[in-house]
Amino acid sequence: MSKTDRTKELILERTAGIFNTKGFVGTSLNDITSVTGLTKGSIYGNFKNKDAVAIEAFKYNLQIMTQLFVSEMAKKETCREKLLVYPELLWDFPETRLPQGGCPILNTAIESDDTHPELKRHAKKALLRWKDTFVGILKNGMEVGEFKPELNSEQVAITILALLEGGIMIGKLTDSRKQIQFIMESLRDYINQL
Amino acid sequence: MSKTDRTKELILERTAGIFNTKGFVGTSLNDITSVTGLTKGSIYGNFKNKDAVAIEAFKYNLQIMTQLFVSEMAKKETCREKLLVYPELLWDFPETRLPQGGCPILNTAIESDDTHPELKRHAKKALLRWKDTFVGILKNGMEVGEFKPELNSEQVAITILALLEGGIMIGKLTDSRKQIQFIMESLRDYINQL
Amino acid sequence: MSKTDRTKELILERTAGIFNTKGFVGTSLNDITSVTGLTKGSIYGNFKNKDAVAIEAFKYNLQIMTQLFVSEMAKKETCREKLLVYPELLWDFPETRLPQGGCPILNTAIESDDTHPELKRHAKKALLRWKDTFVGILKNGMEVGEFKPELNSEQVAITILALLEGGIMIGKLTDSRKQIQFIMESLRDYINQL
Amino acid sequence: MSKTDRTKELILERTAGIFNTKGFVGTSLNDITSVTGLTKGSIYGNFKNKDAVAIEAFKYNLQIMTQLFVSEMAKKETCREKLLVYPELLWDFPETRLPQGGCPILNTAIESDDTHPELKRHAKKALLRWKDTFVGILKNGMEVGEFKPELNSEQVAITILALLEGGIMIGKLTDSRKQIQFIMESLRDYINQL
DNA sequence: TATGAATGAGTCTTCATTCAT
DNA sequence: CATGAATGAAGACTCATTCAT
Repeated sequence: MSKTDRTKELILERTAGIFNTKGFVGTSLNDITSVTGLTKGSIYGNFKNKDAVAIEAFKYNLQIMTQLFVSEMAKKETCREKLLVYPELLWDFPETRLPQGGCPILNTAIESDDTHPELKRHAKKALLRWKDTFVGILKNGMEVGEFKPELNSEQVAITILALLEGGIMIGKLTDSRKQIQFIMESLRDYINQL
Repeated sequence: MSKTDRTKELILERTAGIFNTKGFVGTSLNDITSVTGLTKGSIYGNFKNKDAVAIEAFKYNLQIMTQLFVSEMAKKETCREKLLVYPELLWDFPETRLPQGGCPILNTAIESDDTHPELKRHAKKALLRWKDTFVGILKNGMEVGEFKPELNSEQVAITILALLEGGIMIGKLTDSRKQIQFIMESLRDYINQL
Repeated sequence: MSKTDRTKELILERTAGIFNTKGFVGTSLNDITSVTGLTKGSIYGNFKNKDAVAIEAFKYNLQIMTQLFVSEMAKKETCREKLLVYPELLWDFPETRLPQGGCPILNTAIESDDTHPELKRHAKKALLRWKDTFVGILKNGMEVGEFKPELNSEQVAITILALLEGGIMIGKLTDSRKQIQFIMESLRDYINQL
Repeated sequence: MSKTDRTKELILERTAGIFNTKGFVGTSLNDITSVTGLTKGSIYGNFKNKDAVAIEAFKYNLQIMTQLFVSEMAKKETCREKLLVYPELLWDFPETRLPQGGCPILNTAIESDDTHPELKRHAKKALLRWKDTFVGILKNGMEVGEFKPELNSEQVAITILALLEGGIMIGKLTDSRKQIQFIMESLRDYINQL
């Protein structure tokens, strides 16, 4: 890993949580320098501008989240079990090892929606890719007879996502385990009757 | 209506959508003055500070949304029909007559979560009140035999909310009717089997 | 006393201490309205502008101080005793019944010196009048044989003033009784050897 | 001297007189930028905030004054002569090479007294240190038999200070050499009879 | 006379970005 | 590649003052 790469990595490592917590507008260059110990010039030496840092930070956060899910799913054998990983993991939210600040897709979606097209594009792409993961699992499960054959996999996938994201939002807002656990219970039931 | 009241109303009317779109940090006093035609001094003559405007703007947006739902529910007779109003209304999102920027609870929740405790408090209160509305309808429906008697009304209520909010987020992010309609279809099914 | 007069009186009564404490620049119209319970319009109905309030407030403070000294001196018979009233009264500074904020001449002198010619003029006039009071007492004392006949009354008067004002400044700055009492002791000795 | 140091020095050099003349509240950032030719951002790059500039400016002014006195005292041999330097130097006030605006301790004391505790602390410390200088000279003079052995050096020191500060205030307020010269004459006499 | 709403210039401070070194 | 000093626009907020009512 070159020096540049290491510096970039350091910056992302340290700032990803801030962006995911305070948002793009709420995170300042001073936040970035003070948490990295670098100077502004150095940040601009490694990234074109704040936008570029934010986008890479989003990807960084996304990867943390994705890795968590992928590695947990890998431990499961059946398709249904793979899906059940999600309500299982979020059961303990916010202790779940999500990136600091929660789901980066949700956060980025809400903030950048009407204000930052480029970030929005990345969030959208990530969401659709996540959806496709679910679609893949569902189709696979249908093929092997795990799930009902008449399922609309697109619909089921996006519904699961809505419950996950809605659940995370409600969990953070209410600071209550009970609420997100109710939702995760519903999600479990939903998955089990597929 | 006094002059103060009219000016306050004007300010909220004109800025509520901006706060709900750009967020608290993203909305500047210049945004507020330029959209109202007033001076900064005048804004501060009517509100203690930007926080106060934001909070009132949140309430303003909330009321628009609440009124929409309440008035539509009032047209329905049965409890199930009242619940079905929600997937119905959001079917046409973003054409639905929600406040500009989408659901203020969702937006405020995500932004103010880790940054603005007072706004968060308001969003949380609004969400829980909304949940209680659902709980009321559900309990009523159980009493009159419309819904299965063994329902956990708290769980069902919060699950409906998660689907709604998750759906709105996904709808906005993907700019796709198809996605939110899938979710609303799932919500309809969910309500119909209660 | 007319209504105008009563309102003016109220304004001065309530704001004199603020001007004498925070200074002219440091005292805002909001300070004035909030302490009087009146509106800005009302202040401007009774005074041409902030300058006019400040000048009248200065006079108000000056009168409080003058009255204190005059009434105490009136109780004394000899000229020396009249002069000794000053170190006596300031012995207990800041408990002395000076206006809130200390000596208005000193405060106004320092602040308005290079910035507010009109206020400066008033402070200067007040100081010179005070000096003349001392000169009068000294001359009188010399005539009746209380004081040494060769005294330069102008010099003695201004020296007493310097010790008084210097003492007040040091007393306030150090928050120490000891310091001002040392100075007042020196002043007493000075007066006693005249 | 680093660039930062030079810029800081420039800022202080140019603004010290303004702070000492217009006071802390009366000196604006625009004053500072226009007299230095720098931008606001640059000021804040070199100082944490306006308070920090004011405090450093106070120290700057203090040092000018201290240096003047110290260097003049160094030219004298006896303790009495050292003390006599003060009425001598102030004899020509305001031509005396005091900082622009007069004595920073006096000015800061009066303004910050009830409004700016940190500045007050600095002024108090400076005054007490000055007093200690006098105490040192006095004790030394008593030891070598220059002054009467029964002197209360603390009292004499603070009395000299009161005459100096009172004199400066009166000199500035009356714009009259005569007044301060009377006071300095009294101070000379006072020192000569010690 | 008094109100209260409005103004516009001002306050201090932070912003993202640049560039010579 | 990194620094550190600088910029200028923008940030939220307060100022003294005015004026229709």
